[in-house]
Amino acid sequence: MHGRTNLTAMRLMDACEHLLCEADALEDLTARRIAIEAHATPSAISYHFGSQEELVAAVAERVYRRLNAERLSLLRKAVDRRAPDPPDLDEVIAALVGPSIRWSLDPTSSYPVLSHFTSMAKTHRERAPHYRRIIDNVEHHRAFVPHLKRIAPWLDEIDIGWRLNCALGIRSQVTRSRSRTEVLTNYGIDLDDPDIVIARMVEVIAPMFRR
Amino acid sequence: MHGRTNLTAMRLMDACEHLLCEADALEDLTARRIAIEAHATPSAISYHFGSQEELVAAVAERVYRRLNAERLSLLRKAVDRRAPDPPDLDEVIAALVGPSIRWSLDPTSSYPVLSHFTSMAKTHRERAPHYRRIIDNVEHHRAFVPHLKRIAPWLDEIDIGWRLNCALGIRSQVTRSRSRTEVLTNYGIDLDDPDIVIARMVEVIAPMFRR
DNA sequence: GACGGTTTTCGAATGCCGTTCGAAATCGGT
DNA sequence: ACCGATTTCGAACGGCATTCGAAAACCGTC
Repeated sequence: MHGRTNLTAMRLMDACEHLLCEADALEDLTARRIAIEAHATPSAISYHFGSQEELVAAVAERVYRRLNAERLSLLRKAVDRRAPDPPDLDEVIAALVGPSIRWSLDPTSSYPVLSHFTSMAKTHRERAPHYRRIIDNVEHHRAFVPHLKRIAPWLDEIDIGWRLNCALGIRSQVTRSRSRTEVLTNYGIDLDDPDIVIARMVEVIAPMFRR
Repeated sequence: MHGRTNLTAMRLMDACEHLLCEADALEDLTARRIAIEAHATPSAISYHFGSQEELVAAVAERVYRRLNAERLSLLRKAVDRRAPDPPDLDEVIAALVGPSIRWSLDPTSSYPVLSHFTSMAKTHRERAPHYRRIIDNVEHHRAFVPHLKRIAPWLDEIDIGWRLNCALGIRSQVTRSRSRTEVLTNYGIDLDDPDIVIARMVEVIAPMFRR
C-alpha cells in the first residue's frame, strides 16, 4: 500500500539521491533516469511516492536529518566542553554553520541534494505541504537559541532568532553563490578550505552577539 | 535579424515580466502563456531570444538594472550628505539592502522576477554564459567597497568584499526565505514594514564593519 | 506601383517530460 | 494450490520547449 519501506522504494530514493549529487542541474533529474538507475519504471515513482516531487522531498528530508544530527552533535560537544559555564560563542557558531560548509565542499557528500531541493521548492509552488514541512522545520535551529541566550543574555529571543536567521543567510550565500563570493572577495580567500571559510564566517557572525 | 529592439520582442519581454510577477511558481511560466499575452506564438520566443531561458534572462537583466540604479542613487546620496567626510555606515548599509527589501515588499514591483530568475539559474545549468553574465555582475556592489573602506580603513579590500557578500546573504535570506525568518523570530518582527526590517539588518551588519 | 531580398510570423511536427491506468505478475496467508 | 492484496509494468495522454519550412510582411529601389 504505497509504502516507502518497500525495497524498490528504497532503491528509488538511493537512485534519486545519487543522481541529484551527480547532476549539476535539476533538469538532469528525470523520472525515467531515476527509474533506470533503480532498475524500475517511472510509474514506480508515482506509485510509491505519489510524484517525483515528493520523492525528492523524501530524499531531501533524509539528508537533512543527517546534517542536523551532525549540527546538534557539535552543539552538544560545545556545550559539554564548558559546562556549567556558557559555551564558547565561536564554537557554537562553528557548530551552526560548519557542517553545511564542510558538506558543501566535500564532493562525496550529499549536499547537492539540499541545494537542489530548495531550488525545486521555489520552482514549484512553495506552499505545498510536503515542502513547508521540511523548509519550516527549524527545530534544530531553535536548539541553538537557549545556549546563545546564555552567551548574550541582553538579547531577547527574537533578537537571537533574527541573528540566527542572518547567520543562516550568510551560510547560504557562501555555499550556494560561490561564484559571487569569489568575485566579491577578488579570489583572495581559499573557499575550498572549510576551516578558513568557517573562521571567516565566525569573524562576521560573532560580533552580532557581542555588545 | 533576431533583434530585441523589435516590437513583438518588447511585447514578449513585457508579457514575461508581467507573468513572472503574477505567478507564484516558475512552472506557471510557459512559452505558450507568454506568447498569448504578447499576442504572438511560442516560436517568436525562440526566434527573438533563442530560448525561453534567455528571454527570462533578458527580462531579469532589465529589472536588475532598475534595482541597481536605485541602489547606486542611494549610495551617492549617502556619500554626498557627508562629503568630504566618510559617509554614515548605517546609511551605506541601508543603501545596499534597502532597495531589495522595499521592492520585495511592494506588490507592484517586479522583484519576483529576480527571485524567479535566480531559482531558474539553479534549475538549469548555472554556468551558461547568459546566466553568469548577470549573476557575476557585481560591479554595482563593488561601488560600495571604496566608501566602506573609508569607514573601516583597518579592513583590507578582501575583508570588505567578504562582509559585503555576507550582507547580501542576509538580505537574500530575509527577502527569499520569509517563512523561515518568520518562524525563527517567533513572528515577533513586522516583516511587512520595510523600515523595521532595514533597521534590523543594519543592526547586525554594522558591527561587521566596526572594531 | 511593382519588384526582390531581407526580416518576421506562423503552424505543424518532433522529442522530451511526468503522470495515469488497466492488465499482468508477484506475494503471503490459508 | 488457491485467492485477495500488493506491486510492477508498458502503453497510453496531455503538456512542454523547440525546430523548421513555408507563408507573410516589410522596405529600399527601380
